[in-house]
Amino acid sequence: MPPMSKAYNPADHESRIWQKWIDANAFHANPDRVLNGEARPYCVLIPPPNVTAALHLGHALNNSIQDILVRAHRMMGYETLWMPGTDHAGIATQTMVDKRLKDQGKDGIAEYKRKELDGGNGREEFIGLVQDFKDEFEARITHQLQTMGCSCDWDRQRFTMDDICARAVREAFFRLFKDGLIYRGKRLVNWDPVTQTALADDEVEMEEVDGHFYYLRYPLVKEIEGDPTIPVTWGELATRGYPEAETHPEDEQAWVTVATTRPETYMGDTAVAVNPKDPRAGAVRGLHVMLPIVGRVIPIIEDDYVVLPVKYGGEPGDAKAEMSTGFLKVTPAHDPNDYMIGQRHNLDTINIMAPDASISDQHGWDREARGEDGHVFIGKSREEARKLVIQEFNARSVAEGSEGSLLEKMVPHRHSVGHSYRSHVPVEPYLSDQWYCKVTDDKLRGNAQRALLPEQRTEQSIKDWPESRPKMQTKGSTDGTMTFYPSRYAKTYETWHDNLRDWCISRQLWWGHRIPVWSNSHNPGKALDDFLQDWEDSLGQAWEQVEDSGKIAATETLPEGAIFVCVRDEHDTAIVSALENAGFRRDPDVLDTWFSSALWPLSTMGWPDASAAKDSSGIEDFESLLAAFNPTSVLTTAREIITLWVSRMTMFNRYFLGEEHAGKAPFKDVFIHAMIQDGEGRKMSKTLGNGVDPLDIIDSHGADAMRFTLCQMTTQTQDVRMPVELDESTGKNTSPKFDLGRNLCNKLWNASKFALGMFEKAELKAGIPINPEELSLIDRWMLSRVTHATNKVNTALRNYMFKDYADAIYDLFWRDFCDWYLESIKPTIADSPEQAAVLRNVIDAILRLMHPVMPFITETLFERFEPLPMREIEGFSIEVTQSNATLCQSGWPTPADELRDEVAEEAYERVRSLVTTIREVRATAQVKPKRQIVLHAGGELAADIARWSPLVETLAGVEAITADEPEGQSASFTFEGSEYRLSNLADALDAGAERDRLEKELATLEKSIAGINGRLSNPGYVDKAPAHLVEQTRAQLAQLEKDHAATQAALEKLG
RNA sequence: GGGCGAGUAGCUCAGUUGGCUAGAGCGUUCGCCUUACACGCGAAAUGUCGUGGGUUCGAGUCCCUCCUCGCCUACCA
Repeated sequence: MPPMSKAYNPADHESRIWQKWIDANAFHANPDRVLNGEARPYCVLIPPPNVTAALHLGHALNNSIQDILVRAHRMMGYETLWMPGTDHAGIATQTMVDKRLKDQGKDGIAEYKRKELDGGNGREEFIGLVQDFKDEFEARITHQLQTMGCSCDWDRQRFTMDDICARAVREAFFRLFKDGLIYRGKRLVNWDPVTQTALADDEVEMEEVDGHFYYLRYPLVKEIEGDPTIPVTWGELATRGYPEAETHPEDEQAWVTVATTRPETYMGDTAVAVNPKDPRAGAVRGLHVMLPIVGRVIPIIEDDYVVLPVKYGGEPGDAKAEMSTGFLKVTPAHDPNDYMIGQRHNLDTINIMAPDASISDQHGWDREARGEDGHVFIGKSREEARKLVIQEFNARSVAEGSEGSLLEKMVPHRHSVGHSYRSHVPVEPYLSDQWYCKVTDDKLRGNAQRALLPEQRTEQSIKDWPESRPKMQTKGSTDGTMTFYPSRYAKTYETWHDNLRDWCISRQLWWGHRIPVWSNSHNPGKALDDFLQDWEDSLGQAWEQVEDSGKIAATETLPEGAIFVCVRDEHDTAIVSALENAGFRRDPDVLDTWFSSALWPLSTMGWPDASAAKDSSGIEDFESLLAAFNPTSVLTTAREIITLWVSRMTMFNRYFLGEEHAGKAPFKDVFIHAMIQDGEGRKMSKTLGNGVDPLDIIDSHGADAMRFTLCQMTTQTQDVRMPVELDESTGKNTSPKFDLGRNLCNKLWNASKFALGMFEKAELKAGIPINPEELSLIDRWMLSRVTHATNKVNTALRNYMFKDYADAIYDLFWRDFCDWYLESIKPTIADSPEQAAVLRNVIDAILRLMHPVMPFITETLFERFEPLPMREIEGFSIEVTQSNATLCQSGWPTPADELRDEVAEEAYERVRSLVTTIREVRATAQVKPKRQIVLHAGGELAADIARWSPLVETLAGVEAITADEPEGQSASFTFEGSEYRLSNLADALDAGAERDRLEKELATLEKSIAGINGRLSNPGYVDKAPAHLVEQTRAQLAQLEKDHAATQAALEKLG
């Protein structure tokens, strides 16, 4: 092997080591070993990254964490599967490709939509482009993960739209459809007018927006002799008992004022509502209002949904009561609450917008509803229409000649508005037909709730969703097995389900899993029976027969008599062509991306047809995967995914794997990691330019350094901050935090180099096992520290405490091993084969403990150490789990508890304390580092020091230890309550500095003594505190007083 | 409005069930190229633990009040 470089240079090793792992097939999981009982399973599913962009630092953190868990368990002997893959990310990817085309000066998807409308295959062509885009980014993401060292089972990599995943989607859709858990509904959806698709509730982001309350006046009218437009005057209102009507001119037309933030929807109003308890309600009962400009007359209705204004009994402090007028404009087609009012009162629903949210008379707002003057708004965008409505209202008054404008006032108002998480424009509540998944059904939502560990559930939730079959009674129950880390996220999960609404799963996109439903709804002229007859004729089989065979399922829910047919098998061309021959058409929409993501634990494992998955992938053991690895061990993900993804995977896994009872949750644990923010606590984002690219960090610091730093930052809080700096030399963002990891790697490299150098002097030999009790103090101490650290590491990993893991190995390696052990053994190791054996064993254990987080450097070093003979130390041996050819397949340290040596730790603690004290004296007395000094120690210490002397001499720069009194000048220090002296510190000592040092020490001691005295003189403490604590305090006081006396004596001697 | 998290050294963060003089890394100061490492070694300085109360012999830790920041969630009258 070539000599080791002076500093660790990651780029020299990382790609070679990666290739070594791949060649060794080290990351391949063998499910049959699990099924045969040879090994316990450990499985992690990667949260599939979107193929829309390269991975960012958050991904780096998430995947580092997963790799740490996976590598540790692989070394521990678990059969370990980390399943990689990517997500097709419907809207996001389609938008990216559209944008790319436009950036190239083309028309984007619009061009392909035209082609499709003209009978061409625009849809297919566009999907081809998206496919290319996906291939590009999938390759990039894969490369990034591999560069980071992620030990995924790369042969099994999946994509949410590949054949195997597609089969799962098809089957899942079919079963839910057949079971009545997927249905078609016409209702207001969250509509993204830019991408022109429906969105699920959780794809809508609330953003604060500066808007206004607009107060609009609607003139009151009534019907006389068939003319519904006769003005109602204030005088008439006064007669009817309308409060304060008399404050207006008697003969002028009266109005009601509505408050709105969205005046542009007023053309779609179909009523004005008032609370029946409102004192004005009776006066306006039976009256109508006439919508200005469009001239349409709409009724005034009464509904107690309307909030009373404070003036008329509304709750002061309630924002709505404060702002409202008591009259509510009702626009059922453009507001969810109004839609419900509309349903209650049988109101018309007038949609005034095109799918791009421009005002249109082609989608429900016809000429009749529009009136003569409404045309001015047509074609305007939402924003333009708002301005125009306000302008028009402002320019007019209720009736010609009356005072004041139709726009009574405008009040600035900041409120949050739903925006598309993809296009970032406000979503439009839009009436349309969509497919819904009935997640509120107990079989889905209820079982998701019941999946939680009972200790993490709230009482209310257990009451609302009791365990279907309490474990005590039924063995088969799989409730209560999923645990969140940190536990507080269980609450987020529960609350999400509490407020759940049915999930809109159709998207008006091209990139995605196309909905496998054919219908005749586009052809209402043809009778249903004729459709069915044609279909039977074409297929040559009776409908009932095919349905009973499970190949199709159908619903007939709509009043129009349309029938929706779901075809189970994508390859069932006979059925499909029969449907199409009969005049059925396939639904043009695709499924929400999360529908396929929700199936990830199933689809990646070959569900529903593992033998088909085997055939299409060529992976022989596909059929064993599901049984071996579902449920998986842990899902590692970010906060915002709890709702979007965790819940849905849980619902689907339990539903589809259920038989008599609900199936198992897809994972035992869910770990939610912190979110990385920049130094100012902001999200990292492209627009802010504060993002850090993991590959840049790997270039500058190495993959291990990045991984260690991220691991070390991963505390149990919800955010962590990473100060971002621009590296002037490269023009790239970086962070000084990563120096921590780089420095650690370099230290590890050099300590290893040093150890290897020692092994050239001290011969390593195999031999009979060493009894640790016969080892020297420092060796026993080091073995004890390794044992201690191993326990800490195991506990930390078990509880997903990644910072604790990082700190444990850092302290073990740097503080214990480098600072003390290596320094201590320098003078003795050359002559002690036993000590050399200990060093060999200890460094081996350290490399293993560090490997999960720093795989490249530890594997590189392992290559150098592995060939060296390793003499066994009793209780310290490591069982190889797969092969010693690579560290990552080798074993994990399992030191016996007996190696925890309290006596050695205590004794060495005294050595360290003495050494530190002497170093302090040296530093304050400005002793040159190379100068060897003399320690004068008699009495009790002398005996101990005799045993420790090589340690003290080496570590404290002492050339001799003597019981004699110093002859010339000397400095004094106190140790364990006695005074000792150091001499030969310098050619001439500075007595003043010596006095200062002693006086300062005296002051510190006095302060401590005063504090402890105070505590002991408090009778409450002595009486009530535990006896051992009081005893401890007394001992401490005694020690301090001895120290004080000794220091005092030294000071007096100084004269 | 509801929920959650954070506020500890100049910066980034630890601090498990209350109990030795509140810790680490970075940064700062001083001294060192001590035969692995200057990406290093030795030493030092730096804290009213957000505010104000309470419980307790004892509070960074438990309870209450308030302030600041962040996230999630519900509100587009």
